[in-house]
Amino acid sequence: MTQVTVTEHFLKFSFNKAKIHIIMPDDKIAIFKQTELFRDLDDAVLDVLAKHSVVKRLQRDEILFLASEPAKGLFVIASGSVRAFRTSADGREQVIHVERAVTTIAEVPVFDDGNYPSTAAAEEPTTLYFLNKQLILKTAVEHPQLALAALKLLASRLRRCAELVETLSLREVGQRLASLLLEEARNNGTKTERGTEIELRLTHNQLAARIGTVREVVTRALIRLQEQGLIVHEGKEFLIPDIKVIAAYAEAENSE
Amino acid sequence: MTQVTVTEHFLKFSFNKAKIHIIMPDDKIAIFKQTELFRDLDDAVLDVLAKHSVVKRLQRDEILFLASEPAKGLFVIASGSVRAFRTSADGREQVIHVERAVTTIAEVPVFDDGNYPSTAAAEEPTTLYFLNKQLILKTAVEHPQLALAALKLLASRLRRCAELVETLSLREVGQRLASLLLEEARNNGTKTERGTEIELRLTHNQLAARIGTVREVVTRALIRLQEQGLIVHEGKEFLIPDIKVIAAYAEAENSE
DNA sequence: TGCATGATGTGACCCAAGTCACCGTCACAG
DNA sequence: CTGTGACGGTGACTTGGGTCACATCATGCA
Repeated sequence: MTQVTVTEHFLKFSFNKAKIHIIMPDDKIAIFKQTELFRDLDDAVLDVLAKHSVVKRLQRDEILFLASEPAKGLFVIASGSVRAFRTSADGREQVIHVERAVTTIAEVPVFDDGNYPSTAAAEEPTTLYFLNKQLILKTAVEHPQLALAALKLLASRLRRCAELVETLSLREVGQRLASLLLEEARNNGTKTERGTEIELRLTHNQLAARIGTVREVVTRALIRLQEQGLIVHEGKEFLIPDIKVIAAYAEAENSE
Repeated sequence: MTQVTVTEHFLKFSFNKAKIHIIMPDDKIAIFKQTELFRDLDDAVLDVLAKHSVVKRLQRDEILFLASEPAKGLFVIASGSVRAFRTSADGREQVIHVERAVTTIAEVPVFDDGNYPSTAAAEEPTTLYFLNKQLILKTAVEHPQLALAALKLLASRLRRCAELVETLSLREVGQRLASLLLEEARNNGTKTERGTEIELRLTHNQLAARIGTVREVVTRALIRLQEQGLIVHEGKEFLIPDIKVIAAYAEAENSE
């Protein structure tokens, strides 16, 4: 779907060209300008980045990189979305964060010069641009806007990660699920007179990987939330009658 | 103990002065130079930072700042140590990270301009220097070394936080405890012919707060590790016969 | 049309870990 | 030398949530 948008762009810029598989730098610049990391840079600088970037396309669930694999740079997510996660020895996944187009992923190894800290895979068909880490570092030194943007980005990632630690350690499954729905409602919810509506395009398995549990437990937790009147859901459609109530539940000491 | 060192410094620099309560900027510069964040800056720049910094002393368990309290800047830990943690409604703590002198804490709100992401408290008598965030930002723009050092620091913090998420979500208590001991052994262990020895100056309650459980469970987990021959401990003294074995245990799928 | 395949729902079972209650030890202050 | 509080150890009990085994129901594709 987002894929379609890219195709449109692509056509717009290239239907007169002989080699129609090349994505034009101008197009990339437009994409880069939408990222938190690069938006403050001049077009000239973006042009350099664009020229050095390499396209990569992934199908759903295709792996972008593996945890502890040597990292050569970061990726701009032009369309689609990517989840970063860790896997236990018995195959269970814990999602660390999910990034949706347009943004960047794998900034960490660029700056601390280590391996990839987690595994990343496409959640849907996804287009990415790879950028070499030396180039990013060089640009950051020459253009403090980039360094500051990166600092801000890493800081907010760290803040969210600390929140994840808190909910995993200190809250029960029902509350963690409520937190996720709440966040979704705040970001992508549409308000109606009946409450806030959201469409969760996630399977119970995906939900489980995000809140640190397994499928069956998610199913039951959803039923419990429904019974307690915190949510109403049929299929992927969720209605949250009162955001305040579910927020209180997510924070509460005792989840009755 | 570390406190004593500071007193020595203090005396060395000030016994000829009239106002003996003032910590000399030179002394601060020497401290700042030991932090990952500031070590690459020139003395002239450090001098400006030192002159604008404010001393703060804390007793054990005294609170430095509270989660979600407005943040005005970061702290240099000159001596002692500080734990950053989150608290659940029923009072349980989950430690996010612990920082020992000499380093910095609370960088996150400097760069993303938010509130403090977690509560921080002294683990022992601690001396800190407060630095205003505008000053840090200004310095970071003017001196890319600082921005790069901050990026590196945040990146490595994020990496460790992701690891914490993984162990909390994917590993059992025994493994989490083993991970902690392992890390301690790698950092502060002394190798002998019997294995690696460490001295853990933590109560079971503190251990529990770090690995996301409660005191009694820690006691029992330690006993189990002992029974399985992974560790030998009397009191605060731990002997790890074979680091490789405990590392394997910490990663394993099934903890038999 | 029919057969995989993946998602969801559900009952039965089990266990790691949290809770509660209580004890002994030790250090330190009064 | 005694009271008080922190710390560690332990048994008994409860429970959240993970595991297993099936059943149902779409969807899609052969």
